[in-house]
Order: sequence, then structure tokens, then C-alpha cells
Amino acid sequence: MTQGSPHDPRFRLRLVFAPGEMLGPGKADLLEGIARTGSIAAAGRDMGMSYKRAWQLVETMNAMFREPLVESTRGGAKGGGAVLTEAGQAVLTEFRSLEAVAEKAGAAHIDRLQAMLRDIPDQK
Amino acid sequence: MTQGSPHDPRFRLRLVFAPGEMLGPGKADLLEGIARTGSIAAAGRDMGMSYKRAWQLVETMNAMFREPLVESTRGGAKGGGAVLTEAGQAVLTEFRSLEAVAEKAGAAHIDRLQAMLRDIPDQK
DNA sequence: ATTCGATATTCCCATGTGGATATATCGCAT
DNA sequence: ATGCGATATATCCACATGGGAATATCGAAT
Repeated sequence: MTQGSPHDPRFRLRLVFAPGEMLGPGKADLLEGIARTGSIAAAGRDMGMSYKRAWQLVETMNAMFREPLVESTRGGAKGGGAVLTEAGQAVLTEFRSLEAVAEKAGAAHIDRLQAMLRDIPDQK
Repeated sequence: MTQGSPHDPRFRLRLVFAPGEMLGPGKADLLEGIARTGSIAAAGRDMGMSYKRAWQLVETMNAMFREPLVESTRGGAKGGGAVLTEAGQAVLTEFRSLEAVAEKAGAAHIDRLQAMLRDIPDQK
């Protein structure tokens, strides 16, 4: 009887398309952060991720999809920044929807599994 | 238009109940292997996993659930062995069902994401 | 009593993942 | 011209994860 809001921390879903080509919560959160902050560095900071790692994730995402998901600019008044491309928005939306429908579909199973745990965590 | 049979390698789902308490494809495969072979070591070998790791996974599973999922015996004619308890069977079945319904529910989203890849992997 | 095969448990080490750090570059604003 | 802030990129290193190997233990069968 636990209802899964957009981000249920219990439920993690990852798509493995090929070795080294995967999409999961980490990259999704990063895309979200970039969309919100307009910066790779700021997005990384917000989720306690080093800039190096954040940038690496962006690089692999841009490489694995037909069109880049993140567009970045250097220099300028604010030093630069990054924004989601149309493809980036689409991927993010699609993945979030996937998470939502998948978890909703499996909610009953998740609840039954959780009920079998020794110490049932605070539901949410 | 890709149909997800029981084990679609693209789709990986993990439940994170608490730090150190998670259930995903690895443990599920191991449970399956134990049920099939009647041995922790054999199950580990079958999936290229060291006995040490297989045993560790069994240990954590037995610890995190109210009742142990795997019951093991030492000594005897065949040296010993391991079988799934009723709880073990239930957890395995429940998790496989979860994977199935979750993937089926998200199939359209998965296909759309895959279609955006640079090189579309061999569907299956 | 000895053998046998699997579980149980420990120790050491290779590996790689990612953090920290340093540096270079860019372009607008002042 | 200089400063600033973010991207871009490489190098070094701490740490955790897990493999490999070694050892002990168990219980039925011979």
C-alpha cells in the first residue's frame, strides 16, 4: 500500500543498451540538475557529484545518443553554461515516465517483497 | 516493438530498501541458480561468480529478510548443498513477476529511448 | 578411520571507479 | 588589458569491491 511518487528511492531502474551504454537514475538526475541550474558544475554540486564525473556522464550521454542531450558553452559573462537540447528533454521525460509506469505497475509486488523484510523501512 | 521476454538484458531493476539491503538481478539469478543446482558453489560457477561472493550474497539475503531464503547443509554424501526455502521461492517469484510487469508496462518508453540511440542494438 | 565434496571463513592483492587537484581555454564585461 | 566563472582535460591517488587461494569444518558413505 505504498504509493510511489515520482522519485521513490526504493525503486531503481537502469537500461543497459550495450557495455558502457546505459541510462539510469544517476544520469537522469544529472540531466534534471542541468536543466534546473543551467550548469554542469552546479548540477553536480547539487547532488554531491564531482565535476569530473558529471562531465564524464554528459560526455557518454552525448556520445551514445544520435543527437547530443546537453549543449555547453564556454566563456561569456557567466563563464559559460549548459542546457538540455530537445533530445535531452525528450530522453529525460521518457525516462521519468518509464520509471513512473514501471513502478506503478510493480507496486503490488514491491509491497509484498518489502513486507517480507526483517525490518520494514519507512514506507514512501 | 520489442517484446521483453522474462530476461531482457536491457532492463535492470533493483530495489533499494536500505543501505546494504538491496535486491536486484544478481541476487535473483543466484537464487535461481541455487534452486536449479542445489548448491551455492555450482550456482556461482554457472554465472561466473566466485563462491565467496555467492556466499556473501546469500548471507546478506538471509539477513535482510524475516526468514532465510536459502537453507544450506554441510557434510553428507555429496558434501552438502543448498535449497531455497519457501520464503526464497516466494521472493524469487515475486521479483521475477515485478521485472516482467514493470518492463511490460514500460516497453513503449524503452523502445522510444532505444530508437534515439546512435547505434540501435540488436533488439531482443 | 579415511575419503569426499560442499559449506564456511579468513587473508592478501589486483583492479578500477571516482574524488581531488591542477591547469588551460573560452568569451563577455568592466 | 584584465578579471571572472564555467567548461574542458589530464594526472595522481585513496578507497572499496571482489577474486583467488588457503584452510577448517561438517556428515554420509565406504
